[in-house]
Amino acid sequence: MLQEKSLPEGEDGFTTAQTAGHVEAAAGSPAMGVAGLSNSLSSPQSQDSEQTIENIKVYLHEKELWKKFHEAGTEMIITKAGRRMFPSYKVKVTGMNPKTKYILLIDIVPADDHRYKFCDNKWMVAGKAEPAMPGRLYVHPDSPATGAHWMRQLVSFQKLKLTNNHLDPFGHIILNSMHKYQPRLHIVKADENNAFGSKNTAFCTHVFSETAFISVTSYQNHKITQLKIENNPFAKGFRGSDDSDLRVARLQSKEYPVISKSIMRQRLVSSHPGQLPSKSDLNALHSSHQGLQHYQYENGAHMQFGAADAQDLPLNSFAAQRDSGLFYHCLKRRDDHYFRSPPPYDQQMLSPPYRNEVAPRDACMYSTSGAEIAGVSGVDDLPPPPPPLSCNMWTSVSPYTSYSVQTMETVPYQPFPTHFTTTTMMPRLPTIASQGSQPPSESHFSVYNQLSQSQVRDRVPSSSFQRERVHPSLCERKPPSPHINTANEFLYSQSFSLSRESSLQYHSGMGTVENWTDG
DNA sequence: TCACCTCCCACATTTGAATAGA
DNA sequence: ATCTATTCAAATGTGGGAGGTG
Repeated sequence: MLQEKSLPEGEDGFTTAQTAGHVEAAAGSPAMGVAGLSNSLSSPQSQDSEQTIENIKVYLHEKELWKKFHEAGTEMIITKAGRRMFPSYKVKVTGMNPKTKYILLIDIVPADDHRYKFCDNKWMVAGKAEPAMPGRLYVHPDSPATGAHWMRQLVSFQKLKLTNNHLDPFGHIILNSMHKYQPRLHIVKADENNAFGSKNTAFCTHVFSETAFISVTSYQNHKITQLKIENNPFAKGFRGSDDSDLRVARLQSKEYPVISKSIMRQRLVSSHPGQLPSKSDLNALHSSHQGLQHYQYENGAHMQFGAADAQDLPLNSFAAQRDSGLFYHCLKRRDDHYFRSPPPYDQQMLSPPYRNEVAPRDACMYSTSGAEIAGVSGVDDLPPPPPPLSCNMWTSVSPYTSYSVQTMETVPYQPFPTHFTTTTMMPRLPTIASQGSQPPSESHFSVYNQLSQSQVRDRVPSSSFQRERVHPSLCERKPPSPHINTANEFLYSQSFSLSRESSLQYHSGMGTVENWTDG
């Protein structure tokens, strides 16, 4: 159970991402047109219910904290073993049908095709991005659950972990360091009566621009470091032992980041060997710190999405273009035997080494790997899927439309435009053309449960664990709890997978597009 | 030389089992 | 016997920093 135990008082602490036609700018965010987010489609299902998926509202918890980070240029540590996000992604959901089942999941998509570097206290473009990692989804471990369940409490994705290990066996979301990413929340209607995967299946996507971040292996911006130390309970050990330095820092927090004692010690010892830092030293340190950055907010980002026909979707974002695994849901009936299936579910989930594990209810990951994903026809080597296979397009929503592909060396960090939401039905697509040559990934469609580090370490020789990359096949996956099994099986049975979106569609939405190749 | 990454560390919180008390 | 509160240790999550790598 990852949900928070208490609901927040009121909704003050939340940023709202609303469904079609109700998109609002986040309070405090620069004015912008979150344009084109509306989706006038109404699901046939929804006509039977007053609470349609379009009515779902999502509020970002700890909006103010996210904004603090966002304004400084959020960085998220990624490690080989996986690192949690902080602030963690928590939302309050309203407007669901209490009896309908929903699946909540998160993906993290590239924001642009840049690699960044932190130079002169600013994030600058440092070149072209690395090829996208295999797309993975973090499905909330409670999924699927009723609307009443989701609305009862905060929905927390705090156990989501980020890694830079391309062969990550834990199911963590794989990212490239020094790249910019945007998390997205998807809510999929999963009512059994709704025949998920049918043309009636509805879902919506919620994006909070303030949750965008740059992935790093160590913090670059001292202000971010201090915000983490200040706000993350686990980092309390890096706070000053008394309140004085924090208090001093807080007094100046508008202009100067908080300097922890450890940092102060480190800096002052080098400049004043043998001397204890004085208060004036501290103040001088604060005064001389130049960690603050001023980012330009881009207004007028233009969003268009949510068309009934996926082929009409204007894929006007870089993320939409390059997001290798996240734009199509290829849905099939369980008994579609010709489905280009991933390894059988029982092979994935019940390989001998971990059959005996009693899995806590934990998050599961879905690895999506581009063109070769179930039923998605790659342009080069894959035959078109048989007609009964329905490949549905994941709504191509993206907050990154304001990014043009730039090659200049001095592109400032640009926070995303404010959050937006889209809802749509999952349209059917006969085939999906894949763009570029995505290198084969570790699996067609892998279902992971997150394993703790120790769990894997226990099963993998420590030497290999510590010194070598652990191949997924060597790493046991514990069987999911019955509840997770249900979710997994549900998703799996419905071929809930994602794939590359069509470059043509992207091109149709953008005036100028660089060909994106992963090579 | 430099930017970036990996590993290990100390310190803190979180979690869950064991125990005590009502 | 059951429930609740408390205690404690293990697991887990942090950023820092030394050293490695390309």
